Order: sequence, then C-alpha cells, then structure tokens
Amino acid sequence: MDRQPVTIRDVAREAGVSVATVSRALNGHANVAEGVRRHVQEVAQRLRYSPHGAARSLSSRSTQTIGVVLPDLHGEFFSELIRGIGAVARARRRHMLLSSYHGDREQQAAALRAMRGRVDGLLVMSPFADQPGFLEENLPPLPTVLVNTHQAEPAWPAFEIDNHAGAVSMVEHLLGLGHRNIALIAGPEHNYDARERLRGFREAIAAHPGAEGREYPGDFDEASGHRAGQAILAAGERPQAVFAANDMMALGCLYAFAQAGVRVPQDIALAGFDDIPLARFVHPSLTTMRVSIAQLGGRALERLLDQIETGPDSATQADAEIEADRQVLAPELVVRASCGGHGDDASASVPRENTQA
Amino acid sequence: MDRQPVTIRDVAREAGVSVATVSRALNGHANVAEGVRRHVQEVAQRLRYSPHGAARSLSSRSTQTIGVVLPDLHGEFFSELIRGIGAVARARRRHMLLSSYHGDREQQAAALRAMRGRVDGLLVMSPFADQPGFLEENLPPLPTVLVNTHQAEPAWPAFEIDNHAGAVSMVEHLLGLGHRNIALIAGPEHNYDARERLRGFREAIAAHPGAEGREYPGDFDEASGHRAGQAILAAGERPQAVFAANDMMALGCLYAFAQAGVRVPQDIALAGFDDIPLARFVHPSLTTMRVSIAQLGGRALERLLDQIETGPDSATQADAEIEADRQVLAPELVVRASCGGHGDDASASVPRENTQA
DNA sequence: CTGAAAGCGCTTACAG
DNA sequence: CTGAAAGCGCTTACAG
Repeated sequence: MDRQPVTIRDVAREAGVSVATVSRALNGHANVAEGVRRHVQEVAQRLRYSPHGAARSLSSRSTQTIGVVLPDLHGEFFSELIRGIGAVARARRRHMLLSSYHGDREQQAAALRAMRGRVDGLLVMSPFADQPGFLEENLPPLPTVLVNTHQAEPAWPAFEIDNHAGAVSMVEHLLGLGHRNIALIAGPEHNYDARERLRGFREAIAAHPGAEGREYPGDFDEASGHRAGQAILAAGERPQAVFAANDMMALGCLYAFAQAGVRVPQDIALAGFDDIPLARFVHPSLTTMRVSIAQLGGRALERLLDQIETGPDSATQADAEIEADRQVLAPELVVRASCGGHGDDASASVPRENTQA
Repeated sequence: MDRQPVTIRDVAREAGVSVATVSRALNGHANVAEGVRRHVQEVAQRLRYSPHGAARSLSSRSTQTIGVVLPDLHGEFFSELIRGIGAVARARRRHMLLSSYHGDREQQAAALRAMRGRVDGLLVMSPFADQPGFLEENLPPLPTVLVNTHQAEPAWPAFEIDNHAGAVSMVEHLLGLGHRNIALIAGPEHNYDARERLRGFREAIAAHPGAEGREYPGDFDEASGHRAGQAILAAGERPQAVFAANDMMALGCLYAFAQAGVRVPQDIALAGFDDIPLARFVHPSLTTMRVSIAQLGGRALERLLDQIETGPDSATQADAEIEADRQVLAPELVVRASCGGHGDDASASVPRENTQA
C-alpha cells in the first residue's frame, strides 16, 4: 500500500513549471496566472500530491498544530478537556499534538521539550508548575497557555476553574437551606483544586456567624469518601450537612450512610463538586457544583490561538497584565435531591447523548 | 517569554565542535569520544537546546508520531479509544497527532492527506471506507491500521469489535434463561456496528428451533429506545425478553417500561450492548455485552507500530494474509439484574476510578 | 573519532 | 507572473 511519495518536484516536472510556481499555485498566492493555477491543481490532484508536513513546517515556520501536554489521559476530566480543545481546534483548523507521558517531573519536562519545532503553541496542565524554574527551564520558546495549573509566580496566561468561589457558593447554599453545622470531606493536600475548595469552605464558614465547620480528610476517591462518611457518623454530634470536595467522595459517603441506615436528605444533607455524569443517577440525585471542563479547554485554546495570530507581544507585557491574564471560570450550582429543599430527583430520566460511533 | 530559539549550530559553536558531532553526541551514536559527548551534553543543557522537530523529521524521515483520524471526539467511545491508544503510545514513546474534522467525506479526506510528512503511521476510523476508492485516494503513503471500520474490499489491517458474535452470545444467554420470544431493538441501518448486531441476532434466533424474534427500529439513542419500548408493549403478544442493540436504547426502553408499570426483570427481561458506565447504576442494573474500546485502540496501535518497525513488507502481502489481518475482539457478556436469573444488582456500589486531576 | 557537504521537501525574498 | 537560488535545522553517508 505504500506508494512512492510524490513531491512538489514531481508536480512541477509534470506540470512543466518551477517548484516555486507549484508552491504558489497550491497555496493560493495571488501572483499566479489563473490558467497556470488550474493546470497545477489538476496535475497535483491527478498525482495525488499532498505536501510534506515537516518540510512545509520547517520552511514556513508554522505547523498549524498546537501541542497539548497533560499529566494523564485517564478519566473524565481529560476526555472533556480534549473534547473542548478539539472542538475549537476544528473550528480554527488546527491539529492537536497530544503528548503522552507518565506523570513524573522528568517525563513531563521531556514531553515539553519535544514539542519544539512541532507545534505553534502549547496548552499545558502541569502539576510541577509551582516548582520554581520548572516551566522556565523546560518550556520551548513558544506561546503557552496554562490550564488548571498553579504557578508559583504568574508568568504565563492561565485558565482555571474557580474552585474557591465554587466552594463558597456551595457552603452558602447549604447555609441558606438552614444547615448550620457542616462537615467537609477535603481532597488531597497536595492537590491545588482541593486546597482551593478547602480555602473556600473555611472562608465561607468563617464569614457566617453561627455556622460551624468540621473537616475530614479524603483523597478524591470513593473509598476515602466512604471512610469519611463512617467517621462522620461515628463522631459525637452529627452535622446537618456534608460537603464532599468532589462527587466521587460524595458517592462513597452516600454509600456509607446507606449502609448505616442514615437517610439522605431526611437525616443529613450531602453535596459534592464536579457534577460527574453519575451525580444525577444516584439515589438521591446529588446536589453539586458543575464545572465545565470542555469550556475550560476551549477557552484556553482560543486565547492561545489569538496570541499566536497576533504575534509575540507578550515579551513586553507588564506584570499587571500578566496577572490580569489569569482567567477563572465559575462553577455553577446544580441543585438536586441530596440536600432537601426544592431539588428534584432526576434519576428516572436518562441522558440524551448518543455514545455510539 | 519567547526566547531566541537555539539551534544545533549554536551548540556546535559553543562546544567547539561540528554540528555533525553534536548530532551524533546527542543522539547516542557510538562513534563519539566519551569526553566530547559529555561536553556537548553539558553545553546543550546549559543552552537549553532541544532539537527542532520538523527539521529532525525531515532529515531523518521519522517523526516518532502516529496520526489518529477519528470522525468525532465526542462521547465515551472516542475518549476510551484515545485513552487506549495513549497508553500504548506512552509505553512505546510515540506522540499522537489528533486530527479534528467535522465528519463529512471531504473533511476526512483533507484530514487524512494533511497527515503526510507529519506522522510515521496512521490509525483511522472512517465511515467512508466502504465507498470504493475513498481510502486509496486519500490515505498518504504510510502504514495504516483501521479501527472499527468497514472496508468494501479488505486492503488494510483492521481491528474491530466482533458485534456479530456479541449479539449471538446475548441471544444465547437469553435463550438459556428460558426466554423463547425475543424482541430486538435495532440500531440505525447505515451503521456497521448496528448491522452486525442485527445479523447476529437473526442468525442466533434462526439457529434455535422454537425461538422467535421480532425487530423494532431504533437509532442508538435513548429516545428511540423509549419509543421502541412503548411499541413493544402496544403490540399483541408480549415478548419474554428485549435485546436492545445498545445500552442507551435499553435505558430508554427501561424508562418506557417503568412508566407503564411493567417490571424488569419480573415481567420482562431486558438486555443491552456496550456496557456503558451507567449500565450498572440503573435499576435494575443492566445485563449487557462489554466492549473494551480502550483495548481495541491499544491493540490497533501495537499492530501499527510493529508494522512501522519491521518496515514495509505489506507491499508483498498476499490477499489471504490481508484477510487474516482483520482482528476481531470479542465482547464479554456481563450478567446483571435486568434479565433475572443469577445476575446481581451492583447499583449499591460505586465505581473506583478517581476522576480528578 | 571527526568534519565538510549533501540532502530531506518545502517557502520566499530577489530579480527579471 | 515566473524561475533560480537560498535557506529552514537537522541527519547521514563519505572521507579522512
């Protein structure tokens, strides 16, 4: 099946013109006689010529590709992110080069460096960005936008979920429902999202006289939510509401409550964070904060492409502008049945998406 | 942030050697004095040099990248496929170039052609592969493996789900449970997966004297499953079991049954196909065929990389070998509660994955 | 073990 | 409007 590759020289010879003319004709430059252009196009089509990407990139200094470097490809967060990036990439006619690396520091460094000469710009999510010098030393000289990444010193434009605001919203929602005594199941300490949600929880509790918060450790998976649920029941005074820092832990906690015969929301309210697809299908359906990961990815890419197209003005960007360049997307409160009040249980319905090819 | 790119010439000048030596030293060729190699490496590191991908690809005729061309990035099928491909890509140190196109014929043709000179091989899923000449005309001269793609004339190695065998297994399972009269909710006629599942259903029914099958139309989404469920109940003689050609339709059907007060599995058995994550969380949990999309993608990439590494022997491949090169992955029966018998309802448990970054 | 040179397949000033 | 030539940044025979 591997035909002999046909190059621009073959087309030029066959069409009886120079390679320069072929290049201009095929790339839609104005300065080509219309008849010549048509002839060249016809020959190119007949020969099934398509230009060699690397050669074109090397001489034109443009790849029409953006690099995406993520710590992992597992889980809904990453598939949503890629979907959002992909939609914008398609609309703006760019390819995406996906790097796959295993998640440690040296491997991400290698992945970043390997992007040089392959892409016009970079979208990166890096757990190492808060280590001084990591990005400076490993990012190729390319426009870069960070996604859900915590920088020690803000130096690159960044898009992230406003986890702090989301946690504040949720606590206020629970307080508004009359719950004064709220337990938080926290996420892992090393996780930036988790820390921001914790910070929001604490601030919101502190801001409301009479509100009381207790904290239980967790690490974002279901098992830790289950343990936390048991710990909450075992503790002396039972809280009126439990706020799990993500939905997976909320589900684990829900299971622990079900095992103990504690009813949600009648005996205790329960809320999560993320709005994973399962959140609306559990019993009771879960009140949570919806986070649009696809939108996050899409907007980050828009920003990156704008920067690529307007050229490198970032070199002269003042510190204040860089700071202002950190865009934050607010999560949205989704009220369902697990906190009582007016939430409805949507679990009798099923989602609309067609998951089939 | 956009530093001045440093090239191999800068490293050579700074290290006091030729660019050839820099290239050899950095690429681990044997014929470099150990002291020189160390010195070059030290200089390269100090200058933060990384090679220009396009330049390297152009001269070495290798990109260490595989192209992935899919009709869409939406839905679980594609995220699973990408995850499976990504895992193997990581293990075998390849990048993946993801093309994003909108799904019509011309756009896929363009996406395919744009891959030339950018990748060492191609993984493609194409709804147009059964149109004569489509692949021949648009595939660049590169090793290619097809995924879940129906070819008019088998000409490329292909990996696909054995939908036919899966449907047969399911019908046999239902028959084994004592259900003689089985309704199928079919998928869209233009869809290859759907046609294969239909074919399997018909053959399995025909192979069992006494078994009776009826068919209802559907198009793989929940709404059509809901309509089919209503039609099944409205028809004269009620079947003992319903086999939906995918889980989404099974869920829609389940909902129709619930609305009509028809109990599953007591009044009627219900089965799906795909084993989407929701399948184990509905009530009753859904018996279905599990299809490992990630594995499909991973194995296809393994096959492609083997071909790339061994070189182009495919030109001399006999027709019989090509035919034998169509690998089929058997789906696995997952027995849950919706068909009665010994299936257990797993809905009290929650999945283990941590979906957080 | 090392360097000078050719070449990978394009694009793009520069002349005409 | 067109062509000859330089150049993009590497790798790799070829000599030595």
